Amino acid sequence: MSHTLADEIRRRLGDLSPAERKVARVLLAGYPATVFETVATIAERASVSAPTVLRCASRLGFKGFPDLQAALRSELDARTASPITLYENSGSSEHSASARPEGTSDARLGAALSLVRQAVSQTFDEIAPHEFYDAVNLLSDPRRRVHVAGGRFTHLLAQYLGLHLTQFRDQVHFLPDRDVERASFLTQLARRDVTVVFDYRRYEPDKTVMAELARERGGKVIVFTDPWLSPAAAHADVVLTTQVTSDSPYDSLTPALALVESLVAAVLDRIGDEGHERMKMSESVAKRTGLI
Amino acid sequence: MSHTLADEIRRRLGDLSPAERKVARVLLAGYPATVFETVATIAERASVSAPTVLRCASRLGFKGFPDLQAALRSELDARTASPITLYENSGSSEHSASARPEGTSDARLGAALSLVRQAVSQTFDEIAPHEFYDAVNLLSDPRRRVHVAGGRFTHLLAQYLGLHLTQFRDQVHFLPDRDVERASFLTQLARRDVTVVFDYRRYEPDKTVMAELARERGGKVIVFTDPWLSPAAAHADVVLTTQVTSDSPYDSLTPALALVESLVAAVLDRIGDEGHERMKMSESVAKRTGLI
DNA sequence: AGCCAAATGTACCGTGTGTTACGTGTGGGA
DNA sequence: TCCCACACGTAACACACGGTACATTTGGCT
Repeated sequence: MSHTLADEIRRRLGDLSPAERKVARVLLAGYPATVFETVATIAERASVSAPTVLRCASRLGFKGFPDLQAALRSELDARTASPITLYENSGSSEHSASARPEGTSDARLGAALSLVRQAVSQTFDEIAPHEFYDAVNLLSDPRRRVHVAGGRFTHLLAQYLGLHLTQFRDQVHFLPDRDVERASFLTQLARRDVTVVFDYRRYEPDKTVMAELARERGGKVIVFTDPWLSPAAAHADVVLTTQVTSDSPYDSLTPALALVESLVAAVLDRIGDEGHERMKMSESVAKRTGLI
Repeated sequence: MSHTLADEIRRRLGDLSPAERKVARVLLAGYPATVFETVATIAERASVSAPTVLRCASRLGFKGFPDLQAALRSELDARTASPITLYENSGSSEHSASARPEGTSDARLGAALSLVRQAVSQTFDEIAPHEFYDAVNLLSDPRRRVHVAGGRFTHLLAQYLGLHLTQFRDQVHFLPDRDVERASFLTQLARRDVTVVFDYRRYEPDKTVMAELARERGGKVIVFTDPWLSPAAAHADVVLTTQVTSDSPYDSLTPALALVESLVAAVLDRIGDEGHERMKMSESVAKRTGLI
């Protein structure tokens, strides 16, 4: 691996014929944008004929020109990382040291901090305001029942969201843990309901089914997912994407939590006084039952 | 003129129809590579028809789909930057309020973002490295059983920590929900055990009791709490304080989660190869039981 | 319920694409 | 001088691409 397409072109520049070399220079000069131009355009820029561009591509070892473009595309996105492979890549370098000097944990915290800050910032920057406010509106509508569901780790986010919503609105339901209960839960999805699904890789098929089902029943669907988009996103009315980068093999849910908290805050804001009433009420109930 | 094509798409996401929005999301998810795919391919990825992709492009103000691609191309070579720097520009260091001119819709998110960033930073800055490191050591010790417990909201953090630890070490136990089980849980606390308690205001008396009990039995106690310090902190060997400021009536647990994730990462790092073994094993078990 | 408008998919078309086959030119070796 | 291999351009082609007109469905409103 290791080599980028540009490096590869530079390396094999010597094997090319003069006219082909002109093509390669044009490609490198405008890298990576030029690669996505049409063959004819590139040919014109390099002052050669179209077939020369083709020959250049094939001599570089590509099946055709689209093949070369595809190679660059897949180089541009950095996906395909399962927790295991991440672990194997990262851990190898400085592993053996057993007794860590004091500074190390400090360094770890510092590195983690900047990663988290970056991830949270990017997440919030990339949230389309419209999506966020659609979600707020849906969750603020008292006539809609709310269902929340999450996966292996993310069910905790679902519960967190649900717990907060419960504080100031009715009809918040959690996806049960056990299969039998889940079935009856899913049959109860109705029109006007809004379903919130957390689905991060590895995506869980039942989340997609759930979203699809909720949609078919005429309900609205909100999906929290990572930048690679859960398949459930296909059936969603609102998709909220959060970054997951971290310095460990596991995805970070911190940006997701931050977004959930903002969502809760916005919903509370939106519901306003009614919500306040309910908060007070639930507090007094809690006091009388001695739960506080 | 908004700055990058991605920003422009996000901004106008609201003007798009649902199916068109799916297209936009696919474009953003694989940005910038996906934009150079063919219309048909993108349509398939977004689970819509090709014309929808076309309509999406034209509604975004482009003359045709090639026009959109051309726009991205000229954006790519405008900045000599690599695709990665396209992201990093968006939200790195100084993010004071004026960075987002978008108006009311963004105001909430913008404000929330800077609050969160502030809170996370302060939290990490104020963590004493040796406390963190002590916690890592305690949780990395395979001879110690680990017990986790949390409150009304924070039990989710406890579970999150526990779930992760379970991935690469044995003997992780969760404080049960029901009272009777709790009793027996508490009686089982033994020497050498380490108990992790999350206690944020309003502090819950049983958490303090639990910490005290664990200490008496000769175990170690780690307490996560807010800056006003839970009474349980009095019986703790390690106290990890996290900020809770937010723009809603509720405390934010985002900094706490970020710290938990860092802790998990550090423990995993510390345990090293053994943990790696266990991760692989648990993956294979999960596969065989069809849980993935 | 029933209508209307927007949204979306289906079927089809023209065109520009990448590609191939072939012809022309050029340089080096007897 | 002839020859031949190689480099390159020209021309023609198949096809898949983006684009459009129209049918169908959806969803909101009265």
